Amino acid sequence: MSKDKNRVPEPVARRMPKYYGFLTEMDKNGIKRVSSKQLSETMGLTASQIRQDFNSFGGFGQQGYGYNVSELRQEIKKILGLHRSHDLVVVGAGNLGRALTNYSGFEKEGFYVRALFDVDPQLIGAQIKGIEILPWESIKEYTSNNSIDIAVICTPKDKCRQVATILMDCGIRNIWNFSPSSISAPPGVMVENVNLNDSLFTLSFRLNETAILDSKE
Amino acid sequence: MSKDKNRVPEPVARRMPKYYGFLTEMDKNGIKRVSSKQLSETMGLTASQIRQDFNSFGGFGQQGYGYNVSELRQEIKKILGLHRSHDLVVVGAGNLGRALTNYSGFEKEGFYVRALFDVDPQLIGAQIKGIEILPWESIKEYTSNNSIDIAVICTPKDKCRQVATILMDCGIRNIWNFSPSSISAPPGVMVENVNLNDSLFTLSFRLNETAILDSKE
DNA sequence: TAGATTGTTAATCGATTAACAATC
DNA sequence: TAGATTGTTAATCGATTAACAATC
Repeated sequence: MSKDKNRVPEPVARRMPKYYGFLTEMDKNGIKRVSSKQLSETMGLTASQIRQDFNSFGGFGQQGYGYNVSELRQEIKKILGLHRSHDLVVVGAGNLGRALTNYSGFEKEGFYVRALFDVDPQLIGAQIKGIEILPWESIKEYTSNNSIDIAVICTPKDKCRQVATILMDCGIRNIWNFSPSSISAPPGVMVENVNLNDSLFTLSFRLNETAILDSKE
Repeated sequence: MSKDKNRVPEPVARRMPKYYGFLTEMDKNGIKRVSSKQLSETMGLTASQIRQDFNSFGGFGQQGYGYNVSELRQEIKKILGLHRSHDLVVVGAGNLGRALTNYSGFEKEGFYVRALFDVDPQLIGAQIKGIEILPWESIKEYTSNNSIDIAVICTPKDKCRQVATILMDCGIRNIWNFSPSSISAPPGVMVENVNLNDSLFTLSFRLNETAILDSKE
């Protein structure tokens, strides 16, 4: 089992997808080379930080030249694990679960929703983009017959923990959690939380903070 | 205009909604008092950090006692600006825009979607939960007749920047951006980005990292 | 070669943690 | 009062930034 001290720091991990996005854009626009200085200007980071980040994975650049956009993009693509495809299941076929399944952006990077699960008998048997909604009771059977990399939790808040426990019991090691309830993950299980409530409330906090600060001046 | 140095640090701002969530839960369960030590155990933070966080807004506790759950919750609710209601518009009535509009969780905290906007003539005139989808061309007119606090961007990637510019032009100061493209905000405009691609890729990165680290041992 | 820009070490900054006096 | 726990200052830790030798 991997130790925590070997892990890349969280801030670096969060910037890697950003680099990938910008490099993909540049590559698409036919840009061949880029310096950390140039990248820093488009991305709003410091050149120093960018070089530090890249160097925690190895030297991808060349002194006096900079970085080859296409090469660097390929390296980061591999670092992010996007060189291989991933199989997903979505648990909870409500509004959000269906919206995520319908979104084509993930497929473009090799993330495929293979099935949805729900407890509502009305939904079972229906299809989203040709992907079937299966009864939640059959999750164990399904995962023992199909190799699944990531489970996406789109259930109501109160079902989240219980669902997570069952998923881990089914051998799922990676969870993308959209329920506004955090999951305590045992070692070896990775949880990425997307808490939309928290996100909206942070915006509201800043909005409110500005109003207070401004009124004080 | 408020200065940046007066702003609460980002990590603190991100933890406030978490506190609110846990305190709401405790309050609902009838818990009357809580110490920073107890909170630290349920939330997975240090007691010291919790006290520091609360104290950046003023002393809400009492020596020897701890914090009154309901009182503290009310204080944080105010800090987050949740004591007043917010009016929202959703731009882009696709899967995600409709899913967010349908989600009832935001209304519970006083965030109301007042209208959706889209360019697709097929969608215009339809309703989501009784909320009308209006033509994007009418955004300027709409915002001059209706006071809107937050705009939610749910358009495709390539439309995001252009939409953001128009929204700011309409006087919108707060943007909740779900498009996988970051928005450069001029001073005075607040942007909260929810980049689902980045989130999924970070999970994929950790998943891949674990595999690599484990294979090395 | 001269200029540019990396990779990397050292300095700085900011956030977290520890410690403890104040006080309920 | 004695025990508990805050509010707050000081110490530590980690991440960012600056600097510069290496080298393309």
